[in-house]
Amino acid sequence: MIIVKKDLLMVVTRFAPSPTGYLHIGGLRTALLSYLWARRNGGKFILRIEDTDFSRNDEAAALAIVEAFKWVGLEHDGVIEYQSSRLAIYQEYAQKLLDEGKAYKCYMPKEALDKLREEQVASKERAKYDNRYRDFTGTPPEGCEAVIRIKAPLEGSITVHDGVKGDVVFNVADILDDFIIARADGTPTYNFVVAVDDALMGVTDVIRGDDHLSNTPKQIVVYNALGFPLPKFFHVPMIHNSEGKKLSKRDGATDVMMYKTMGYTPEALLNFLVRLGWSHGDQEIFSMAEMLELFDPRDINRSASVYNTEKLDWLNSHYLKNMSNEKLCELLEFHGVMLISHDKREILLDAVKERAKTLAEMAILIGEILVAPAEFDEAVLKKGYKEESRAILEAFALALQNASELHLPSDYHHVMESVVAQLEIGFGKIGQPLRIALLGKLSGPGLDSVMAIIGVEETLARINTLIQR
RNA sequence: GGCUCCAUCAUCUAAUGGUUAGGAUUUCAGAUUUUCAUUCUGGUCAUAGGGGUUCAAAUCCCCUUGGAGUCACCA
Repeated sequence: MIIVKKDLLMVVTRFAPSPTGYLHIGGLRTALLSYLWARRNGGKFILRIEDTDFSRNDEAAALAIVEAFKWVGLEHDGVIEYQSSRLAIYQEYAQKLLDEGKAYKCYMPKEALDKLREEQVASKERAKYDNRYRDFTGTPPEGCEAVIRIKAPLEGSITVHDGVKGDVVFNVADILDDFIIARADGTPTYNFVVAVDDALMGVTDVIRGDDHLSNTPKQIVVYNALGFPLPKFFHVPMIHNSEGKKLSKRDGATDVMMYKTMGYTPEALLNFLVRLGWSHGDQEIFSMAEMLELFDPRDINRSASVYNTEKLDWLNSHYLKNMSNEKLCELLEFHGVMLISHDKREILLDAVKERAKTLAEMAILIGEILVAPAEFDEAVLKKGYKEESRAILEAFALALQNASELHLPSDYHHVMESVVAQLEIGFGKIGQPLRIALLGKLSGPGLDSVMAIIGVEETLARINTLIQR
């Protein structure tokens, strides 16, 4: 007898978004978790676009999802599956259920259904279909397009064995009715196609948001009717906004690609997302390799977490700090900064990489160094450009002119030291006015670095501009 | 409203039924820095409430409260 350890079987996961415009940050999280689990097990990760509702179909949306996947580095296996191109398959299975008497045509007009629902709500009953065509054998009424309803169990309970939540029991009488699997126009509905596709595509582990937990019993009804084996379910808790509600478009940046324009790195974003609802001891920093080694959906928390970008910022600056200048240079191009041919690139990036939370911030900092200040703020001058400052700057300028071989920050630092010593003043006396001259503000990178980056001539020019103001 | 889920610092989270309830972010001090940032050191801050079970409960059970999700010919 051969004993196969379950974990060694092929794992197939999927991400199945409906194409509604862009990849949502919450979607990226479930996609990431599905991806990790598939890859960790050497399995497959499928991307399936749930576009059965033609009225809400959006061609560009699928492309947007692919673009976002590409940016963060998630790769799906095989072709992208579009449900809109699989209608014949759904029809076939609906027909199968019809033939086997597990589903039936219902000729109740939509208006009548709506009216029934209204009455039920008015009398505080649960709104549900009344099964009036469940055993209908007569002649169908004229001029009336039928929907197909599945015969759901009338009593008992359905238990979802969930890898995150545990066993969740639903009482059939509370939640089910003979729900529609194909609309009057013949197109199939969500709970039907999800079950059919997951089964047909061999999905073994369904990892998705827990807003789908209450759909699961319906999908189990479909699995059972079709005789498909059930996958494992992992319903991961929602991400909430600071008000504690489900994250929505109104909560600022929910489009994944927005994070690119804001200057976050994929590494930071994925690291941030994987730590929402999951952890591994005290570890905070996870490389993709570590995530792949450690992630297990069985370790996912049961409770929702609040989306808070403070930690994302911290993670992002961490990754920025530890990034090679070459890589930084490459990423900065997206933010309009071209440094490839800049001879002081290393000094510049070293000076700036520890001071920015995002690439966008870094781009601004670089601009402030490379471009002379256009004007000087009066408040800044008042604070840092005192009466004696002009003389000090003149002395420093002179020292610079007399110095030779100025290349490295340390070279400039020596000049500053000598001037400070000569005039018998503190570093601050020269630092503040010089910083204003070079950057137009009172804070910023080390002055020696700034000067080394822009060179002697530009330094002198900027000092002169301030003095001659 | 029905059904379902959830409940540890402000936030993300640790804690075989036995820990001074740990770490990280934020924040606050101090040190470093010509400035700002970084970095380093230190501090403040939590088991929702009430009952049980147990020698022992953040942990198991029940109730309360609070929050969330979902209830379509949307997905």
